[in-house]
Amino acid sequence: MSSDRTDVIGRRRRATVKDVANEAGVSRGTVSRVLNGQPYVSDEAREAIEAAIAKVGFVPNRAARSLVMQSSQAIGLIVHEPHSLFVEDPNIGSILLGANAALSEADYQLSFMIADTTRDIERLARYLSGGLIDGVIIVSARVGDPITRAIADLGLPAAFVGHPRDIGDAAYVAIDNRGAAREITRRLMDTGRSRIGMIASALDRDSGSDRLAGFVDALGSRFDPQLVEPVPLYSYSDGQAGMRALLERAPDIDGVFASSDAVAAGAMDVLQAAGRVIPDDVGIVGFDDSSWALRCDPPLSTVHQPADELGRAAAESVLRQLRGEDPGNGGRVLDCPVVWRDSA
Amino acid sequence: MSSDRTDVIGRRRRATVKDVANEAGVSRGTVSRVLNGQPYVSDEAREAIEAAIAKVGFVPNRAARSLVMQSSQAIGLIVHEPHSLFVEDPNIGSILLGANAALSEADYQLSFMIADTTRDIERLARYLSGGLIDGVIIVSARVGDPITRAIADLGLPAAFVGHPRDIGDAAYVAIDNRGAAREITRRLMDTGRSRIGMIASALDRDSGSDRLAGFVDALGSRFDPQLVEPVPLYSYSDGQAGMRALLERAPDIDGVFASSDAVAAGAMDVLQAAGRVIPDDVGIVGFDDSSWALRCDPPLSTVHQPADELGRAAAESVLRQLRGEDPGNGGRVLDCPVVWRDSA
DNA sequence: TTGAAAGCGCTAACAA
DNA sequence: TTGTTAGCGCTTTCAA
Repeated sequence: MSSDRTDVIGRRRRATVKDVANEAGVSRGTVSRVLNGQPYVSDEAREAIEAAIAKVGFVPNRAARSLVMQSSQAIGLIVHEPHSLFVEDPNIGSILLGANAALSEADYQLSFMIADTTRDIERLARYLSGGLIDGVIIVSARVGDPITRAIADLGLPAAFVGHPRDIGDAAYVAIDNRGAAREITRRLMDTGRSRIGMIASALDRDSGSDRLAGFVDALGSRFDPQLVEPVPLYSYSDGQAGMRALLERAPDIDGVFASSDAVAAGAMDVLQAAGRVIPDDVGIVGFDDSSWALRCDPPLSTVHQPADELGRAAAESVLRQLRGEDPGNGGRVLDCPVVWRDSA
Repeated sequence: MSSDRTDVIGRRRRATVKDVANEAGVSRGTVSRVLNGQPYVSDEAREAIEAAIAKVGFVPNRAARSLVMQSSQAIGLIVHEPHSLFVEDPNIGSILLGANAALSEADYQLSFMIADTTRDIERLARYLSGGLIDGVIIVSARVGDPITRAIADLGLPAAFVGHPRDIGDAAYVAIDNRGAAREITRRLMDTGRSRIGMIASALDRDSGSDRLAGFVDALGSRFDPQLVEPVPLYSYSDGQAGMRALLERAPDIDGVFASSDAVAAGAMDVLQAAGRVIPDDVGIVGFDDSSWALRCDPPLSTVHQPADELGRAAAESVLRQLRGEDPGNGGRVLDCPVVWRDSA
């Protein structure tokens, strides 16, 4: 029955509303009222309570609050991506920052979780079901992704960044990969290139297959399947490999659409090593407008992805769903302008 | 008093232990026992409960569990870094992955949080105090960082990645920036360079000032302050700027230690644009062994940072503290080998 | 304007 | 081996 707040081993126990109430000489209910900024608290009471809070160093226990409120003021951002890809992806950082900014403004905590292994996915699913997260933003989900299923089962407010085909009518924010690919390919044509190829990454993802579709759209009847080289990832080394294959198959190639800036950088290095000068002999364009683009020599023409806006918009969607202002379905497509530099 | 689990608007309420108990015809205590794998449960009871759990789709509420257990099985990884830097940092992703792997194995959830603005810091401090996080890993803290203070005040189990001078005897995992800088500088000397300069980033951080210290160590009496150019960040553009300044001040420079690979890449481009051939005219080395290093032409000699190991070791430290196996003080320094390629 | 009391979903001590 | 009960720290009726 000790009234000082130390535990068995003499460590200071954390203060609770009860301690504050005792200290201020009021009831817990009143303390709770000032904590939540509710009306009907006298000035004296409020002042006494505020002083008591400062004195005992009270910080509300969120688990307790979450339990009673059935909400946690935290939303998760899930990246489902095996190891290496996550580290290399030029967009994830910006998406994260954009989402964080929006949530921060609404006083929500962003909790970022990576699903790397199968075990991660299970633990994550349990975690999400646990009520410690009010909603989720899902980045880079694939078709058939177990995370997607888990979230649907839970009925958690969610927004996808990107648009895998099997998310039903869930909310999503995406860019128009197909349209942008079409546009940039067209400008490649307009500058007089006649043998235009593509290094096409990640055809198992919506982003990858959409970019290819846009490429095909633009070329129309001039499309030659011989000039597209599929590669697994949006990586520099896949860019090198893809370009080598293309060069061998079509030495007269004079334009290439690389499905990412990293791929373009790899392709460019191979091209230059083979003695081609860019953009004179061959024009090359990328996708992402990441730091790779400016590192290239000549700097890369590419498609700008508003990655931070994607994160922000997804966060806002979840927030609206939480407020009940949004049924949480339907998508939003963000503009992504082509930026012309010197590589084509 | 309705016994079906639907709320006022007909939405399905989440099942609780009580629902499971009713369904299985046992008490909540028994359900709790099987949930936590405790002994003294009959096979019949266990089977009935497992069936009931599956039937009603029960998932434990973690807020409730956290409340009573005073722990949440989640640990936070905090990155305190303004915007742009976070996105560009080549190590953070790997640190995150390493930490996640270690925590995942121990069935802990990693929750990653960025502190970007002052407001973020406040919200974060409140969040951490809330009992939803059992411990933290802090990445890229600076001296005098308010986050550091908040954590110390809270007495949360913590481990730092890196070693700001003011963390007292808190646990940390770091690399020997000074030793590695010394070593790589020495090899630059051994290959016969006589006018060796340094582009020194982030002197306000331990990593930056330690690298400079190592550089000075190695050069000894041959150190010439005229040949070090301080720049704010570990970035490509600061590498360019730094190199330009150095070149102007000392056109006869024949060796440069860039404090990161990105800096080295910028420096290399400036050097080559000025007609210097690498490594013949000037040798250059970097730090990080990031993707920049291989993209340079010639590929960059650099210091390999075991970033994922840093994350893993920090996570393990926090886990040990949580188990009471470790007082949570003292540091661990990881090896970071020099990797020699062709730039020096 | 305030206090008392019930209860969020769970675990753990105690009895049976 | 099991059920009962008392909380964990908070919010929120309901009365006063």
